[in-house]
Amino acid sequence: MRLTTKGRYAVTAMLDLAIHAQNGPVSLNDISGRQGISLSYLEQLFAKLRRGGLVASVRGPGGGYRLSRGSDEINVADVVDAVNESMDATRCNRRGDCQDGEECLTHHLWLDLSDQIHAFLHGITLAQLIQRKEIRSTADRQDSNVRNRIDAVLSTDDVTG
Amino acid sequence: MRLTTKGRYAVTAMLDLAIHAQNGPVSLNDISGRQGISLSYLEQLFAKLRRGGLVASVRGPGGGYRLSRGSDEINVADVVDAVNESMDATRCNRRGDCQDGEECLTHHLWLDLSDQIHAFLHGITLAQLIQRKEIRSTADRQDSNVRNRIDAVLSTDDVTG
DNA sequence: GCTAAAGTTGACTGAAATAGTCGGATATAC
DNA sequence: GTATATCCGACTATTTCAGTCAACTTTAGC
Repeated sequence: MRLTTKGRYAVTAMLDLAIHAQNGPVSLNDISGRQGISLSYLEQLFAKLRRGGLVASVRGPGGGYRLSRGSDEINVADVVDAVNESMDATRCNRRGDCQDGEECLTHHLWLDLSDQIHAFLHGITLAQLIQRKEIRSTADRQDSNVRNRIDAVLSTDDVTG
Repeated sequence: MRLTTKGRYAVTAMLDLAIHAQNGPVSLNDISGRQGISLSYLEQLFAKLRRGGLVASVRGPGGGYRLSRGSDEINVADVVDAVNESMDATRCNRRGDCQDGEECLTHHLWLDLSDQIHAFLHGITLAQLIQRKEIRSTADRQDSNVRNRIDAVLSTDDVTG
């Protein structure tokens, strides 16, 4: 079992997408700026999210990604699964052949833990997360940070080239 | 967050210890034979379990390890912690400085997940695991496997050297 | 039709952790 | 004193993570 930056970034990015969905597709560049995730790494993650059927892409200028279903139909377990982070706690992927083809002594313990975690993550949708006030305020903070950075750049008499 | 062979082996070995505790100290060699874990690796794990105060050692012939408390006073979270596998799901170790010193968008989600996992593992003691019939039967199978291997060796007119 | 913005893909890499191995030192029951 | 055990530190192959880089395709807007 493994939950690393990969799975956390994927959920964070999907949540950002869900929050900013109202004005058309969201570019990875925007997500990168708001969430502090490198663009190249986001590309990798969204390739998997797209293959997993969670997002749809719009190419070309003004393009980006959209959720392929409503935010109330996508749960956290879906997202973590899509980027190949197995939340399964068993060694044998639930098969029960953990020790010489038979169950190891702790097989059932990890099975129960896996069910516990899965039930938890499966029960939380992106829509529910958006409703939480800590998350709303974090998102507001991130949006205004980005606006400030843009203002700062614009006020420095930016010269291209 | 990470649950790998290290943490699983530690719990398995501790459970083996608890099951075979009635006849004095249990040697790592015995655990290795029953659970299919390499002796050298077990030595590493038990060094940590001893530093964590979960087991006490008896050196010399006939020695081995004992639980340092009753099996009803050791829970699974204790064991996993002792071998340094953090079951914390946040990136920031609960500090809330996951993104530029502030909370990332998903901080509270991972906090909740961590609490969930910890409560689960903390609520299960070794004594409770021993009571489970799947675990008892697995242990019985392992014991008789070892007896069979010993019988096989003895019947081959073993010559030392 | 050109250009720039965006996604798409694959190869590559440094750092860290895992899952061990190996060799020897120390303690102790017999 | 010897065999059995724990102790301890150094070493290593493999894998994964986290991220970079370069090249390519699609398409909106001028």
